Amino acid sequence: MKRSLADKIEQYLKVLIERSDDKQIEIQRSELAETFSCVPSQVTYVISTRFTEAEGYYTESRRGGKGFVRIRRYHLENGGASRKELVAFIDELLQDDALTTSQSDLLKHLISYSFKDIPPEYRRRLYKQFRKVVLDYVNLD
Amino acid sequence: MKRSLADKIEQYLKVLIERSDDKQIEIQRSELAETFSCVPSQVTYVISTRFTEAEGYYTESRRGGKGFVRIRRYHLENGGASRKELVAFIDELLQDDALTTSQSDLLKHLISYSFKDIPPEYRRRLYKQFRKVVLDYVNLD
DNA sequence: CTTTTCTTTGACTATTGTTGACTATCTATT
DNA sequence: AATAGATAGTCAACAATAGTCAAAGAAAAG
Repeated sequence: MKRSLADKIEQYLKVLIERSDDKQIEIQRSELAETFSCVPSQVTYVISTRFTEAEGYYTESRRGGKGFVRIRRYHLENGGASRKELVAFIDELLQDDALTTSQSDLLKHLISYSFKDIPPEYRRRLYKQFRKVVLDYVNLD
Repeated sequence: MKRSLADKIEQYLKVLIERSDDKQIEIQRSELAETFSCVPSQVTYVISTRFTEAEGYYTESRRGGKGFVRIRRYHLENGGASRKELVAFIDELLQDDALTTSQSDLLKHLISYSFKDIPPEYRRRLYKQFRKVVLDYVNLD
């Protein structure tokens, strides 16, 4: 299998991301270009073609002295993440006395009104994440 | 993560502010410049780019003998677009007995861990929205 | 072989950070 | 009140990054 330079850079970055604690890395564009003996814009090319949101990554950057490019991987989840399910889950926790009424009320309020102007795919992710974080919270003791 | 001098000064000041009783500090520009071995105008640069009103800070200063720069953190009416500010806001509500400890703990947990995988522009929106929704919730009675 | 798509490169642009010379304002002293 | 000294602010030049875009080259598809 013949791999292009772009492929190699992509691989390199993905390994770094997977090995990181928080699935996130920060690189310096010109430094990476140096490592692969290519022009800096090649790095930009790789990042913009292979680390797109559709592929489960998002990036941030800063120019100027000590500038950087940060790449973060998130998990694309397709499992049932809806408001309804999340509310039902919270009710379960309430039944189990894992949450108080005042907590579950607040939670439901948040769930119902906080995600209004967030695009659906992110909203699903938030429902999912909320579930995970709440569960994590009640298991803290 | 490599941090620029400006980043370090910003961090330093923010720690001082958060540790202060009244979320407010007074510094001497040239003294701080001395601490970081840089020119005084670097301090001005940091303050004007990272302690803006948009970011939730007010600054005042006085020239001449015993001059100073005062930086004060406040809470944005429709801002609060950062985790830190939102957590501070929750703490305020706790102080005012608008929220119970169990509620604020849960909230802070949610705020800290739920938005990790959301792109920054939506994350900011979520922080703002969260603030609004929590405020709305405590005003329900 | 031709066309299309992907890769590589480099010139130019945009943004952020650092420095220093010059200016403005305040306090203390005369 | 005038003046000197001590601060802080402004601004423009320069440095250090990253981004854009289009052209040229390479690889894949037809």
